[in-house]
Parts: sequence; C-alpha cells; structure tokens
Amino acid sequence: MTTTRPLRADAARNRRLLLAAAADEFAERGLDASVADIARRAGVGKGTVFRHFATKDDLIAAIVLDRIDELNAAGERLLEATDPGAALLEFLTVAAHQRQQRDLSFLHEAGGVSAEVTRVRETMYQTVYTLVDRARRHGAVRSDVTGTDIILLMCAPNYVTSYVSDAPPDLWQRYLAIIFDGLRPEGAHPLPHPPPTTP
Amino acid sequence: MTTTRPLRADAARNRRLLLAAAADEFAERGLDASVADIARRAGVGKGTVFRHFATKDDLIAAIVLDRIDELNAAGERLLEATDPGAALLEFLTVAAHQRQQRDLSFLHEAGGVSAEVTRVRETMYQTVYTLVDRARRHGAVRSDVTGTDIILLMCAPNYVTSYVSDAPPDLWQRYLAIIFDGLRPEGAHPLPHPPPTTP
DNA sequence: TAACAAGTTGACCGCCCGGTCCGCTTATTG
DNA sequence: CAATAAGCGGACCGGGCGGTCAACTTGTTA
Repeated sequence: MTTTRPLRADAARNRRLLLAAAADEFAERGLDASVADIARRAGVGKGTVFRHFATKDDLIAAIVLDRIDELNAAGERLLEATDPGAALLEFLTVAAHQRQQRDLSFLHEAGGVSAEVTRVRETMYQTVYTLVDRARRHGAVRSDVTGTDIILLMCAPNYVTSYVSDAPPDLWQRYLAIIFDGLRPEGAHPLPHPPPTTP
Repeated sequence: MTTTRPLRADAARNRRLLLAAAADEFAERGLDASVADIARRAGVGKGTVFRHFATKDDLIAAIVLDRIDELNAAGERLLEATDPGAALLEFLTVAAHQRQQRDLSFLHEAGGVSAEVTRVRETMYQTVYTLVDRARRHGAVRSDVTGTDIILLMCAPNYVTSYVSDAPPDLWQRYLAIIFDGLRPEGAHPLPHPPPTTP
C-alpha cells in the first residue's frame, strides 16, 4: 500500500471535473465518447486527462468503481431491512436509478480492468446473493431464480428504455416492475433452462 | 421501381458470402467490426464490399432487412394460430432465437437507414400489436401492457445473456420465460409508470 | 517571496477506420 | 472465340482516435 501525498488543490478539482464530465459524456454518447471531448467538457487540456488516468480504460474503471461503491452502500443498508422482498426491489431500483444504462451495463464488461474493480464488484455480487436468498426464503421471490439471475436482469430495465426516443427519465420503473412481477412466486411457470453459474 | 438486370454468377455468390460473413462478424464483435475484417472473412477484397453496399450502414441495413423479413414471416403465420397466448410466446421465441443479441438490438437503432427498413419494420410492429391485442383479450397477457412494451422487451433476453461468459446458446430461454411470466395477468402488480407511445 | 516540484497544455505521433479509384480479371454473349 | 462490360482488389486518402512529450504555468512550502 503506497501512502500517496495529497493532490495539489487545482489537481484535485480537475480530477473531480473530469470524472463528472466523463460520466456525462459516456452516458450521452456511450463508451466510445472521445477523450478529447471529455477534456473539452471538463474545461481542461487533453494531456491533463492522461495525467490523472493513465489510459481511457482507467478512467472508465474509476467511474465504475464509484458506481459500484454507491451500490454497495445501498446494499449494506438494505441488508438490515425488515421486509426482504421490498429490500430487493429497492436495491434494484437504486441500481436502475443510477441514471443512464451505459453506466450500469459496462460494469459487467471485461472485468480485467483493475483488481480494485473486480474486488468491489465481487462484494456487490455477494450482497445481491444474500438479498435474493432472504427474499426467496420470505416467499417474495420464486424459488427457481438465483442471485446470478437477478444480477443479469439488473440492467435490463435501462437497456430496454434506451431504445425509446426521448424516453421519460423514469420509464425504466415500468419495466423493472414487469420484470419483478416475473420474479414473484405467484403464477410462476417452470423455467425451461437451468441457471448460469458464472455471472 | 428500377428493373435491375441479374447479377453475374460470381457477384451473386460474393454478395451471399458477404452477408453471411458480416452477420457472423457483427455477432461476434458488435457493430464496430471493421469492413476490412468482414471482407477478409468472406474471402474477398475490401473494394468488393463497397461495390455491393455503398456504405457500411447499407450493409447493416441489408442484414437487418433479412432478419425482419424472417420475423414478419413467422408473425404472419402466428396470426392464424388458435392459442393467442402461445402464439405471442412463440413469436418472442423466434425473435430471440435469431441467435446473437447484436442482430436484434440494432434493428431498433437509428431507423433512418433506409426507407425499406423502416417500412418493413413498421409492418412488424403492427403484427406485434395484433398478437399482443389477441393475447390480452384472451387473458394470456395482463391488461396494462401494450404492444410497444413487448417490442421493447423483445430483445431483453438476449441482452441479458450477453454478459454471461461462455453462455449456453439457449440460456436466453430462461429469461424470456421469466419476463413472460411478468407479462401474465396472474399475480400482476400495478405498474408505476405509463407506457411509452413512440417505440 | 524565492525556488521547486507538481500540474497543465496542445502540438504531435502512429494507428486504424470507412470510403475511393483505377488497372486488372473474368463471366457473358453473339 | 473475341469483344465487352461487369466485377474485383488493394494501394491510397482524409480524418479521428488514444496516447506522448517537452515547454510552460502555478500551487506549495520554507
């Protein structure tokens, strides 16, 4: 563990500006938004981007890390909730509420990006497994769906709405509700395919 | 309507090879697979690609057109089916069965590509609307979901499985079943957001 | 406030992409 | 079997990308 001396004041400010600009830019244009555009949006030179993040992938990883941290905070809180079904639904709501689908979808991708990301993502997976387990034992979720199933379905609401031109910002709630209804035990039909093991 | 004289034998063969190679390449690497790679895979020069398809987008449009045509054929057949609920499920199955998620996902995108695509896609939408209407009236689908909802959800199963490394090829069936259970009237909870109008 | 390290910048590099073009090959046809 | 047009291919082009670097600016600190 290297004890890094604190950033200079302007550098810290630029770092924050960059992360915000990059998140916005990725959300609007997808992951192939150019580094030059991100720099421009943040009001800094392109070189500054690469001073803070060695590669574009590192920048992405930093954003993903933030998002997963938020999710983990929410998850930890919801592990204490009294109603396990409502807790799982709220976790999924928090996940989907992290605005644009891109932000969420690429947290699955590659994975090899950084050890930090894979570690923090693994704890998120564990949290989901526990939330699902409780909800299932509580009868709020059908017995034949697994934690991995829910992790996979987590991003679906935002994905689905991404094809609607000028979608209202909360449209994902509709599809989260439909999918969640499909996860309930009432009226569940047997599933035609076994669950995957590796998320 | 221009009466085009028939392609030379080798040209027709190359066109078929190109469409197949492009479909494979897009499925494996996504829409930003390079034209050069597609040409190499088809065993032709890069120039040949652009002789058959003026732009890369035209090539994509040609593939999309094929896919939608298949869907329309299946849809037309299923409009005659006796069990409307089973018919809708089978239509979604056919749609998802068109192997890789990319193939399906980009049939939504842009749209401005060609008049032909938008026209044929529009008839596909109409077919779905009718299938959903019948299924709803038959009590196989909850009353508060619309045809647009189903169109949006159509690609979700393949999208979801795309994040599973070495997913078994039929894994999408599992998630189609879960989502379809969410579309049934039994145990449906009221939806928190009105449906979108523009698909 | 002087001196220095930390930070910034934009011109620049190599690479790969979609698309063009023209000399060459080949299927077709009378 | 010519003659010809249809088809082919790959060198080539402009542009945009991620990433580098050396000259310059600025926050920090003694």
